Amino acid sequence: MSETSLRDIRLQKLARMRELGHDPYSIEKWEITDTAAGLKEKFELDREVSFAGRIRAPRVMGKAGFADLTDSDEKIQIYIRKDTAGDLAWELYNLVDIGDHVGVRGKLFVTKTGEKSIAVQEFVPLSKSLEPIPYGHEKDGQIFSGLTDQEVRYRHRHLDLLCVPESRKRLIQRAQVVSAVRRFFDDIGYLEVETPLLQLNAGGAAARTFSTHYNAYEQDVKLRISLELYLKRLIVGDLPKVYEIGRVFRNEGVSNRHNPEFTLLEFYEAYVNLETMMARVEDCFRFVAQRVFGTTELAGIDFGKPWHRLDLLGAIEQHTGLTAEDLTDKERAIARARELDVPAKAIAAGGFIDLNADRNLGGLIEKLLEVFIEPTLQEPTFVVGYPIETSPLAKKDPANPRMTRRFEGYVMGREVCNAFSEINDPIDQRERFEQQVSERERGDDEAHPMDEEFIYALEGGMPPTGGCGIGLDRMAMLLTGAEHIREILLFPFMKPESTEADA
RNA sequence: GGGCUUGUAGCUCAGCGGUAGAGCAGCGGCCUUUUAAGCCGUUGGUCGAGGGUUCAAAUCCCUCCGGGCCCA
Repeated sequence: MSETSLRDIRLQKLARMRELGHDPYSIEKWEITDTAAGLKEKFELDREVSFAGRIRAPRVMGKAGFADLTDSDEKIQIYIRKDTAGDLAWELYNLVDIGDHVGVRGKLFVTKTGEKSIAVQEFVPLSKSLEPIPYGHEKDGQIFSGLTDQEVRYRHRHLDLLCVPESRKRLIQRAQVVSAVRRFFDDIGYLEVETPLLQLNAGGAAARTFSTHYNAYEQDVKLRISLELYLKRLIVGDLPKVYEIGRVFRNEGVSNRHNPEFTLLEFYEAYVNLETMMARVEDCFRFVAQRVFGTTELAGIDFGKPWHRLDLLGAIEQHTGLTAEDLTDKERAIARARELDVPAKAIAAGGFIDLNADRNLGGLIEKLLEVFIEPTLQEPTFVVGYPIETSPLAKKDPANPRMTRRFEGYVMGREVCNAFSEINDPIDQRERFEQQVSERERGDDEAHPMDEEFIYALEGGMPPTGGCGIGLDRMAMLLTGAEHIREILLFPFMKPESTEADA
């Protein structure tokens, strides 16, 4: 049967319902005395109930029939007889399809086979589903067939939510993760704030931007790539504990861990150092795991325990032999890396390093981190001490001015957070930005732009401050075991489907 | 961006040079305690799009458009 005629048949049924004086789309409300789960839990024979849900698995036999009705998380069986519900209700029952919403009133009873059910006295269609919902067949709690096409699942998420229980559960958990994070920071005295998405000078991260245009001011504007700079301006304004959970936009490719817009948490706290930031991260993961999943042990990781601490340069020396001394100068670092057979070691570690690649010393150090260290960080671990070139907003390490007071957290080999002691010296910050601007002039379109407004704010005096960012999508992926970022985004960005116009 | 793979009925899939198939859904019939209801009958497809090879293309080749996995 073609798509149109399936739809046409349903339209005909809708027309018939209207003839009978029951336009489902005209109904505004239906009393719900119980949820499906509640009906089964607190089952009382012969109790009068009123319930609404979607029709699934209608089974008609002669002048009686069964169907399952599902509410948001459970199903309950209904039983309708022509003689007790009446001719009108019986005809309406025969006009509903899988996926229609209906309201019922009736009495609870148990069938011969022991199924708790509603004996329907009143049956009212509340909405018609014109397009079939691709429910699978369910037996013993297992779904057969159903919706498996991932493209359809992502493009038409309502079908995924209706037809793929694991996906439904995961997406709900993702929402609960965000909610729990918010609760965590509220509970420890942070203020949740909102800062602009539309910015003249998108900064705070190394990323390409999206551009748009503000007509009223004839002004080109960018979508933000981080929350950082505005939040620190609030710290200067003596709001000493602030956080924001917000969407940021990075103009980069799509992968199983990248979507062009994603949800970022950033939190800033005055008068605290990296140790406090680490404790916040540990506490946050522990709180969220416990609150959403009821356990601190997820995916084989115990978030109840403190995370490991690892010095970046020390770890590089351990894996490659390159000392902190070797890594003070790019030429020297490359020469020593050749002597120590670092490219061969990289291949042995399952990675690849091209010593001739165009990058600065900081880039080389981060490459060494990526190849030799990240894959080994299965247990939650903070890697501490990042090179200055790649950390233009982090305080210099007094013990090694080539490095910064910055850490990243890793779990199961993947980065989950990025934190530093924020630069509060406006002179230092200006120099860092100037360095970034020269990188940008050399063609690095991810380098940080100058931001005079931000520096002006720092000149107002910012207290020593710890700051941290956590990608909440990746956090949700980690906690739910999702392998693809699209599994925890309700509406991931999808390429437009081709149309006839393209041909 | 590169490699591999995939797109066939509303859904899940088979067919891989010779008249487009199955299960479920749908439609019609029987059936007043079924539950993947059952039994009988039956409708439904520009085989992702375009081009090519061939007597003949869902099937082989090319291009394009989606999706997935791996790599960058």
